[in-house]
Amino acid sequence: MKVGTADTATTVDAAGMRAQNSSLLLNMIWREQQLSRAEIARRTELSPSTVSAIVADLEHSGLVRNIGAGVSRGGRRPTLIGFCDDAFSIIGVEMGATHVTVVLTDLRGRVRAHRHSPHAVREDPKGTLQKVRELVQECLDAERVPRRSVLGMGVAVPSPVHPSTPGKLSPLIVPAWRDYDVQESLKSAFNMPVFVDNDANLGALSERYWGAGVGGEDLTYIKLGTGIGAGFIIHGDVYRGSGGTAGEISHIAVDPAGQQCVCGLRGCLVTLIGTGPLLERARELMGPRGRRAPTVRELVEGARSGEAAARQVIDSLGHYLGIAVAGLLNLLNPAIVVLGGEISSVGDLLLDPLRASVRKRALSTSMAETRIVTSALGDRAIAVGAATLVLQAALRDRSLFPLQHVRKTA
Amino acid sequence: MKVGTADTATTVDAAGMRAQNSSLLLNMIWREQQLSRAEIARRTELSPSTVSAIVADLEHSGLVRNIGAGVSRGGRRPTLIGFCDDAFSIIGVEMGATHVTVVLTDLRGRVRAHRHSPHAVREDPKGTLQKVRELVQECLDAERVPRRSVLGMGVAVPSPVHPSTPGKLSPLIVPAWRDYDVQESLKSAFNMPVFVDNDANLGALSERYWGAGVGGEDLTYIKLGTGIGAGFIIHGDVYRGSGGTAGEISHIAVDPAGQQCVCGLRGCLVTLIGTGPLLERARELMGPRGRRAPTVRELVEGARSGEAAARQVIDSLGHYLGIAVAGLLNLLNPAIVVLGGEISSVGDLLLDPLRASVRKRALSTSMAETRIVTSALGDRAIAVGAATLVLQAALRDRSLFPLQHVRKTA
DNA sequence: TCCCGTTTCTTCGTTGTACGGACGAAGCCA
DNA sequence: TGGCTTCGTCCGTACAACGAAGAAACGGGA
Repeated sequence: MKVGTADTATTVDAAGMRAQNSSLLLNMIWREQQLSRAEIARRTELSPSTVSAIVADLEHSGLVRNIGAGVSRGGRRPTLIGFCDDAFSIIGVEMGATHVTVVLTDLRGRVRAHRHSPHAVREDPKGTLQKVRELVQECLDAERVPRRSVLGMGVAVPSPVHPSTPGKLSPLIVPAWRDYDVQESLKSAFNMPVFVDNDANLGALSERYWGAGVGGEDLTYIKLGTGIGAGFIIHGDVYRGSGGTAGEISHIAVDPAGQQCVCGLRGCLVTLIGTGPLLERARELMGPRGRRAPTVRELVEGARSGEAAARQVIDSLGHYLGIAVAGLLNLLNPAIVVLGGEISSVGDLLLDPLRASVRKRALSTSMAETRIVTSALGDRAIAVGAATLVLQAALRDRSLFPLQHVRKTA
Repeated sequence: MKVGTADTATTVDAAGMRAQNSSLLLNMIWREQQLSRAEIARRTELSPSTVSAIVADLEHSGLVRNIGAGVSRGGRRPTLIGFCDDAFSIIGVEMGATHVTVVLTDLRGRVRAHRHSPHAVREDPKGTLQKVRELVQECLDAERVPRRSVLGMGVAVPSPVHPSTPGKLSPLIVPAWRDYDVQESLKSAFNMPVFVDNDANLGALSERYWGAGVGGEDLTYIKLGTGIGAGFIIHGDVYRGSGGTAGEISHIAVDPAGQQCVCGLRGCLVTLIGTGPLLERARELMGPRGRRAPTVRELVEGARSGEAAARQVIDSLGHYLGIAVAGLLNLLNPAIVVLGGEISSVGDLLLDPLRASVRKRALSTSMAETRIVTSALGDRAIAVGAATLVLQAALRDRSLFPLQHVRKTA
């Protein structure tokens, strides 16, 4: 949908010019929250008259509104224009390995309603889609949101997504979904635009809009969970690779002497730091206490309260992850690396050994400028990221906002 | 210089509209070599009258010209418009580790003049810059190219380049260059735009324009030489990372049991498949025949003629490189991987063991769609890529083409 | 309190660009 | 030769941004 990269650009006529300038203003107002017409004119170098005309347009469509006067700079006080965060709602869906989460957000990523339900997503496509439909409907009903004020739906799936078939999941990773199309199914059920993407990609998007990467252009997100996935933001946009499998790092070999993996290699990242092996190792180390493996939450709490076994598991996680992250830094040189997934909530206990492991392996040049942090967005980050995918698309192309009937202003 | 990605876009007025459409047409004519006005109108959905006006404009500035009539489609025959490949020249410079290469190209990447000279680039900045100036002047003189018909100069350097200081080389990698600025120096010497980038990045650009990646959007180039560098084309553009060090893969560890490297790690790629260690291993294996290590050329010829020792060295190169490439495929999922550097000229002898090594390690999904090939562009690929950097910039922003005085057409 | 300069925002006429229809030129085909 | 198609140009129109001028709103100094 980009315009302007000369190789792939679209032509521009008068209407296109207006669309482009209008989108630009909308984005600026969204970013800055409040802005006067005069200020916009100064920043964009558009003439004041043009700014007024476009703002009137945006106001008319309900996306921005007058929010009172600002402080004078020596003359008449400016009238501030604000973005209407609640002009539309967005639905975000996370289909995890074993659960479904649905959120209803406004245009600023704030969650207005949410539903969560455990479900065997990988094995049961039909039931999953049914569950999604239910939870979405519940969210809509709870906030009494009319269908026409919903921008669209974003869906995070635990599988790579091929750009040319966005609704299909990878038959190699989730074979049961072979005959289902997530996009078609939900689109026909709710009659609104549906966007589908990989969960790690949407975690990355979430961080870029609402987390540690706000305003940045390049960011890498790593999702720690049953599998290990990375998502890349490059030039402000999710990078998916030519076949949509960029960031599939579960099966990067970090220990040639390691255990055999189902994929055929030895010492894959997932066999060492996937949730399963991690909890199993914790069980072994905790020894006599019990034969039940702890949950991730218990592991985190154990580490926080100083349990040696838990600490040791986290340390080894940091160590192995560091090997992969070091390779990633040398290869991609992102400005920031964000760790997500429940276990990342241990914070520094993970970051310290991770950074040490990375420091031993990465070139000092790329290291020096890269920040490595844990996510602070919580367990709804991916679902919110899914909603953000819709927001991003709409902010780029204003025509994705449905036309609302004109509101009368008092 | 992008326009349109809503986050960073520039505003558009009437003049900008014309500039954008004009650039679009120029790109199309460049790509297709010859095209009629009617055909352009059909493809761009611009009105015939607009197309005529813009083409007249381009013709007036000497970038395109009438090249006779095409075949009729049942009515009046179209008049074909062609791109003037020789309207301007571009200078491309490669500063290698131990040599300097300069080429003078037209607007289609064809080399009109070239000069090559061995030089200790890393140790002698002053002499290198002097040498570059000499060779450039020789190229200009040889073809009697007036200064005003040169678009600009592109320079490939054997070091990462930080986006904010494009003229400075990395003090960690080439300390002697600490006080020199390649861009400033050459810009003031020749009074034309100078663009500087890393050599592997420009190899990638070269492949995307003239080699295996023509027309593609995503491509990875790997330069085998004294060091190992990768260049990425993402969305048609060189990706440099946030600090300009993306693709610095020399020190990725592929053999934890390997030899100690100067960087502090064990089993870095460069200690295993850098030109130095490779030739050293060849010397050892060739045994009694001589105590002199062979040159790369000799190694290549040896492998071609079936010498066991040479084959063995190439096999191990493929093996280790495969480990790195596998990681890269899982991480970035490019459409195509191109190998460059002199040793890549062995072709299949390298590709076979490489592909085998990759196949053992990469996910079949990302593997299936990725082509791995060797470069066919020869030893001037990097210098030509440097010139291409200028071409790319000018095709995106027509205002970079100097105004020529109007030519009278007969 | 009044006056003046400043800033904000709108109004209105101008300018530049793309569009669309009409038209002549140039070809094909029967 | 005549009918039909395609190509390219010419002219008037529509639309968006611009710039100058003016009205409104405000601050500050006398």
